[in-house]
Amino acid sequence: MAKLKIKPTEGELEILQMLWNSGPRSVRELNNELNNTKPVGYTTTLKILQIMSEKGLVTRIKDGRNHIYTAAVEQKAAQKQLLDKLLNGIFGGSAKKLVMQALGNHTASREELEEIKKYIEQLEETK
Amino acid sequence: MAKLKIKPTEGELEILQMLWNSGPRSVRELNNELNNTKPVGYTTTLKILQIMSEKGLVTRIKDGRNHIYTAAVEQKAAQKQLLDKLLNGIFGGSAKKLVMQALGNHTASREELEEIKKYIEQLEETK
DNA sequence: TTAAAATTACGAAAATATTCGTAATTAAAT
DNA sequence: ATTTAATTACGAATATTTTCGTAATTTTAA
Repeated sequence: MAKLKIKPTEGELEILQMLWNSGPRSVRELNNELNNTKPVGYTTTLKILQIMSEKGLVTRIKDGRNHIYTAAVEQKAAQKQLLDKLLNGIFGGSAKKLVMQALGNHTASREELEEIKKYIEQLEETK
Repeated sequence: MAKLKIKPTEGELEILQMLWNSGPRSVRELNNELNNTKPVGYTTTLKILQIMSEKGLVTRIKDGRNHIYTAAVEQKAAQKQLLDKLLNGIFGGSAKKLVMQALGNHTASREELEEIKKYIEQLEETK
């Protein structure tokens, strides 16, 4: 996967998310999935994919008359970039504030909290 | 402060950040501060502030011939909203993944890591 | 009181993102 | 081969955001 500025728009990110979660798909499949949550025309989805292709966010191969699209950027790289932006933007660069706010929303289970604690201890060792 | 959908644009967020950090300011002051990092015309800044005012993101009062702008949304509310969006978007709703990724970027000091651990322990008690 | 300087208001141009209609192409069905 | 159905390509309309020029207003200075 190429290294590039990953700056997907709202709509592009929605599609990337689907590609990461469920693997390469045709325009038809992606459009159907999008329509589970909101009405969007087929050619709209197609157009966005064509633009993403130009930007290098996805690649595509022919399969019969279809094009099968694949994410061309790694989810982790996108996560890092968007997280950094949020961190340096509204959280003033404080990972602590961001983390506490994230955990405070009570979306992590006890098991997950334990894992995070262990991870922190690991980090402390290597510092 | 009113409760509203906080969906600032990139430029609006930049200004909110300054208002949160340094308190109410005039257009001139905000524009000067913006120009520390990038060139932007005075009327551009003014226009964005006027739009923000219409949206309810800021309030303003007259002071001589100036308008003094104040953030009308709380930083924490904006943080929560943007964090939730990132969490449910690219992190699939997993606070654990987000937190680990944030900490993995090595932007937290040992002391901060300790504080986070204590915070997690608090959370575990109340679960 | 008039002139000068600074600020705000207004509107519109430029840039970006989203949407989709229609034409062209391709593959499948008859 | 011809028709039909589906997909892709293209271009344009719409919406949003960013930008700033110019006019109107307001304050300050002379």
